[in-house]
Amino acid sequence: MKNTGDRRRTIYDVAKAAGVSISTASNALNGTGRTNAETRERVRRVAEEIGFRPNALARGLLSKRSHAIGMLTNDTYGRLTLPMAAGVSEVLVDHGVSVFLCATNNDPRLAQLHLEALLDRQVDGIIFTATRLDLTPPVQLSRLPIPVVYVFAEGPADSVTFFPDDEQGARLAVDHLKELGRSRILHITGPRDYLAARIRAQSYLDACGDGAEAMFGDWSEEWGHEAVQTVFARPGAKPDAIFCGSDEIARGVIDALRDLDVEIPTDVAVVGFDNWEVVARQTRPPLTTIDMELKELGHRAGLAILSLSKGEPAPAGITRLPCRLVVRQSCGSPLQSD
Amino acid sequence: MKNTGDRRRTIYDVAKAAGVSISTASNALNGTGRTNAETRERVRRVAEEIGFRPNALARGLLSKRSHAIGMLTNDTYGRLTLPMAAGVSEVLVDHGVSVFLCATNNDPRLAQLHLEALLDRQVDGIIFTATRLDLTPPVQLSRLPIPVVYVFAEGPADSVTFFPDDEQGARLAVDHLKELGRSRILHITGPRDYLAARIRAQSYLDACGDGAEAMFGDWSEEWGHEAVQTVFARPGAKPDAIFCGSDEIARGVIDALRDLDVEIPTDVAVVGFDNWEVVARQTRPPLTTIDMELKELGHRAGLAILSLSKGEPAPAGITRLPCRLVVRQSCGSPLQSD
DNA sequence: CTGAAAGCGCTAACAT
DNA sequence: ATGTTAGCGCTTTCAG
Repeated sequence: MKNTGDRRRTIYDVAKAAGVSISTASNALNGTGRTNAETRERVRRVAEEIGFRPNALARGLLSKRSHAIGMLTNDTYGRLTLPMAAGVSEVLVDHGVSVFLCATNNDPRLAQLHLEALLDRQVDGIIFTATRLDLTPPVQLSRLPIPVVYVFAEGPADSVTFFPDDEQGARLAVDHLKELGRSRILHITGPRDYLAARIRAQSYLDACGDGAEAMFGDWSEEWGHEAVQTVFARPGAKPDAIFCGSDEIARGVIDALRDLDVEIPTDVAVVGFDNWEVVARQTRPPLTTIDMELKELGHRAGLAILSLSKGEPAPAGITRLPCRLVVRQSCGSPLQSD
Repeated sequence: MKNTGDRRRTIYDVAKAAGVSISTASNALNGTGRTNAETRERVRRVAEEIGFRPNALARGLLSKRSHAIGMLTNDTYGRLTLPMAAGVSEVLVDHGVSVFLCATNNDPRLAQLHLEALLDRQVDGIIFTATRLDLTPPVQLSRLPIPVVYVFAEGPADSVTFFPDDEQGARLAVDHLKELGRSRILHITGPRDYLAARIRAQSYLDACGDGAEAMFGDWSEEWGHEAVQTVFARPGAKPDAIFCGSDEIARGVIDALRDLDVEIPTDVAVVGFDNWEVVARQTRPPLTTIDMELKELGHRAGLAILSLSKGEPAPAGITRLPCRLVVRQSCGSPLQSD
């Protein structure tokens, strides 16, 4: 008695098969109104038997809530976005909310197109993601009739925004190095025009005080390599630890140190930032680094948009989620495995 | 005269503002039926002015086509999925089709949940993606009332399936090496239980004939490193080229070769597989490798599901999309930059 | 060429 | 406790 025909079963089919009216069927299925327990069971059983599934379009049309949200991202490569998106999807699926993925490639036309599509689909909210915190959304997101949550991106003042706590993350790294007895800590990081790079650097400078030095470059291995060569070629005291702004930079640093026959972690300890496993696990020795908890970021963003879409409150302003120290072997001492 | 209130404008508002009936408004907007050119223009202008946007839910309810598709993926990390998904989204957005992203984490319960949600939302089709070709979908995807396209995953016989042409890709690599005059080519690749690894290896063996040797291990740098050490420690002729099953392996290979003071590409040329830029660009020297054209794969999958959802045909069975050789510096000779 | 009316599948008053 | 009915916003016959 399964659904043999091609037509999808509607609540009308359920009602007919159960010998009740359409509204009783609806009530029984949704537990709304007053329904005889016995009737309810029967209806539900019948619905199951004939393979009834409610049409979300019809529901949404009536309730004015589509139980879907849009994720607008300009991250082409997806190294940050996908783990995040998985987190978002993960919390929302249990609430019956689905996620539209819209990759804008940072193209305003595409972004606009996607935004309109989302609005037309009556999404209950939008999560906007970028890869840098100081980039403006490629499209006007304020004054929308639906809530917007920003992740890794800055929205208008007081908008709900999540990002990793770069400051705390950097402090975590520096404190770890200090605890291991390192005192001449160097910081090699990405471009100065990245807000995240600036915040991490400032946090490092605050923690290390006099003699601390932050070297800005770009987010590449090559830069890490080059920076180390520069530092070890010049006269003066050499660092006994290097805190890197990214795992890729750290990898370059580690390679350069090995080229110079500097022992890791004996002579120099190294900490990265990102916990990008494919990099951090493969350095020799494996890299101690800072994890930004991308999935958790996604969870929080998902919950926030869920609240907002129900008219409930969400943490206004910028919420910075704590980072986590992942200890591997590039810092030595407290012998811990991954 | 823009939409000032909070209520969304409906076609009823358009009709009223333009002084026509609802159906005329609909016809004018969609170019259906016979409408006076002047009326049509007026209606369209008015619609624009008051910020009317059609409700996709209502449309879908009526037309029984939601103009949305679902992408079901079990790729957690997203290295393959996101570029693909971007490709899918890219072709479809221009056709007014949006994409639901569903990450299953390879969990059958989650997959089932997502699948039901997609069906409830009346998606016009589903693209299923895995990271290995020989893994079964975590959920029953055949006998669905909507079309399914498989990418990087094998569906039931005759289902529409896309994946990269591993055989051609491997041949591309080997041919390139041969053209450069290399004759003792070694193959270091991933686990034997990956279909892709087996196909690439077989293609290599077919092309290289006697004396060819394929070493299976895992998809890590470490394995590449280890394999090189093994080969160079044993007696006998050494390879003058190494074709690797992945860029990560290639990176390990390159590092190991450098440790052994073997010159690249002079003594040994190296080719990778994946063109995973973060790896391939950062090896020293940068890696010549095989690109699987993930975005194009996404394009094709998107177009296929689009056709199928309209009742039009799509290439049945397995379609293998050609890979592309990306020449960098790890093979030397025909001096080309990236 | 335009308008009135039916109805997509569902829920929520309101009757019964 | 259950059934009847009126829409949600839109497209689409079918009359005028």
